Amino acid sequence: MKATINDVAKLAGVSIKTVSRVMNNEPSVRQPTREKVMAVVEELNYQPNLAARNLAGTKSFSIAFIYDNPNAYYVIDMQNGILAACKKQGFELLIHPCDAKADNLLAEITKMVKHSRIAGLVLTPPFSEQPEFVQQMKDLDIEVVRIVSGDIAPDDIAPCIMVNDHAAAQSITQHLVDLGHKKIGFIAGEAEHRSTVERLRGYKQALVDNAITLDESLIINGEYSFESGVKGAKELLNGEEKPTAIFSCNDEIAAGALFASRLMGISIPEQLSITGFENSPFSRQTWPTLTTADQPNQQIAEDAANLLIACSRKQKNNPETQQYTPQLVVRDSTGKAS
Amino acid sequence: MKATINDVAKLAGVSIKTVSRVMNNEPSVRQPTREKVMAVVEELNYQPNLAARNLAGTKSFSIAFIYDNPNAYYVIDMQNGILAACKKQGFELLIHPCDAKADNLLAEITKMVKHSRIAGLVLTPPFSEQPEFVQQMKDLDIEVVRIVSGDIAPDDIAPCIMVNDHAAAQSITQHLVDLGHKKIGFIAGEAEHRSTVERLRGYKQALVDNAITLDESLIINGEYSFESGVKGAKELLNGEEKPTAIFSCNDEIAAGALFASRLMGISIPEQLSITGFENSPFSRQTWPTLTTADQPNQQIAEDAANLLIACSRKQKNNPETQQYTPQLVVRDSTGKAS
DNA sequence: TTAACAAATGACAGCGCTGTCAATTATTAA
DNA sequence: TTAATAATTGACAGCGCTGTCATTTGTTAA
Repeated sequence: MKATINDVAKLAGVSIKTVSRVMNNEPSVRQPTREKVMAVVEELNYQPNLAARNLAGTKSFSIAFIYDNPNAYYVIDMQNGILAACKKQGFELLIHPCDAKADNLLAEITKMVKHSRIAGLVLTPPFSEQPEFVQQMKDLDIEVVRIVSGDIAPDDIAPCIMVNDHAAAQSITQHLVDLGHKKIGFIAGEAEHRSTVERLRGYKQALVDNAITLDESLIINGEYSFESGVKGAKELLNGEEKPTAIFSCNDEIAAGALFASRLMGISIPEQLSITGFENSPFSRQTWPTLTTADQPNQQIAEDAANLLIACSRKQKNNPETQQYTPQLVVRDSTGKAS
Repeated sequence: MKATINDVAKLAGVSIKTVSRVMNNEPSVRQPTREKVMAVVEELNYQPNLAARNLAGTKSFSIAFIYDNPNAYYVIDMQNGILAACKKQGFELLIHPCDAKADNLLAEITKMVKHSRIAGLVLTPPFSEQPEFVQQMKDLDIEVVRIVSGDIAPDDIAPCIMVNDHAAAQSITQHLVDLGHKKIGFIAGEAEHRSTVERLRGYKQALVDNAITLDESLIINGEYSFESGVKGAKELLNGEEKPTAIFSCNDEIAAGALFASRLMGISIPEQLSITGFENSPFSRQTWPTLTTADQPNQQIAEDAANLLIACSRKQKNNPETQQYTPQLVVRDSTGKAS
């Protein structure tokens, strides 16, 4: 049932050390030898014992995912993506929910790292957007891969997977403009989130592209929540310059805006168009369903984890940063300007 | 920084084996010796190395959590609870998302178990409600703790943490009756979920208790989703016997019902009361906020994990099954009958 | 062809802990 | 008090793998 390195070595007629070398992709193994070993590995369906590896070696075969995010859908998607990568690469995943604002955060992470010999960390916002934190992790000799919003890496401390919120926001806005909308409200997420900044930037860019004058009164400061969407939409719809469309910084805000509109007897999309962002299950649970931008979180997470594992193996020293641009998904919440 | 069992042994003036015994709570250690060792353990902040334990021993120090549930909030709560227990007990948690209907499910789990030496499994619905699956796990010699809906254990194959949906549903319904409601609609979740059955049973019980005749036309078959809530509420509100209150089987259904009502120009709670179930963040994101039953998922999960760990250590052979009764949380979606 | 070097492989110890079993100490009964 | 028994404790091997370093094999240049 459970083949050990010894079984493989015997069957392949080499020493266990050579098998070990093959399993770790070390360079100094002749090609025929490598193939011979791999054949036996496959035949026996051999998988190195993680506990033994961790105990004997200096390298680590675990990565961790720390999170502090109220958006459960986001967390689950990320986690499933990372898990998929780990499974394929024979890594273990440590899950660590924590409070990003706790002042013993660093001590806590440090302890975890020392205790479990973590090779690396997949960082999502807000952790990924704190340069000091990232630097501290590097100082602890932990590989880090960040998932951040933007189209250029903020620095080269650690590799980034970038989500081009700017371009996505631009194409959502363009979609609204194409439908004839000129007065487009914007309900922002938390201002300290880079995603908020980037999405706003994309929105503004689209207006400029179409020679539409920016009306600052149509931009509402908010946060990434349903309630904020309700509030923001009410504010916009009761304002002087009533918009014919609302760009919401995420699906929850959009759901809130949708709700507020219904409440005010405004029919969607006939009288008002509303867009979301993220394409969470949320966006399919509203009625009408939300036009949004599809952010493939699971895929992004899997990529990040793969990159992290590659870095920890020193297979990539200058990893090319990757970039995702969420794609427009047109559903029922947007229509021609009235 | 990292104390080993050797350091502890030397400082305590005993053999490493004795330290090992203390760390594993083995019985044959004299009390003074145990105390002496524990003192050093605390002083050095010693924590046994998991990899070494797994490698050397026959026992396992890992449990797993498998899930297949679209409700991300639920999954995250469960996971955080289990994680908390693991942390305290020095266990590792393996996370395994999977498809409950996949026909290679058993093979997949079996492989995981063989590969990672799992001591036990925390099972949530739908897994926890499939007796054959539970039995198969026991046959593989894996401890199992189930989280199930009900007030009596379905069998004694494996211990259960019970969630008394029946009593909670009864008290929600009683709350509505107390407000003067007599025509109370019921929007059910999937019929194959035990929670649905139990909640319906509690609803019916409350009606009987208050001598209110059950009107079958007020009971709508649905599923645990927002859309189902919208649909169910419309059906009820367009029906012959228009209810003055709606009991929804969970918060998402309730949110849907709320939405439908607004859509139909029915104001909540003035003209119609609506209740949810679970007290998920969802129930605070609606407007008005939902009266619901607080199901402390995180706590339940932590208990389940603790029980599992105790069982795997054979500290409990006949563990007393535990029970939770979700408590009524009154918010703004319920009011006096009109 | 051979010395001089580089590349490939293997022998062996040991990571930190637990299982086995033997040695020691405490306890009881006679 | 002493033998017999039970309760504690310790010595030691070894879990499955990797790091170190010695050995073997292949390659190059003279």
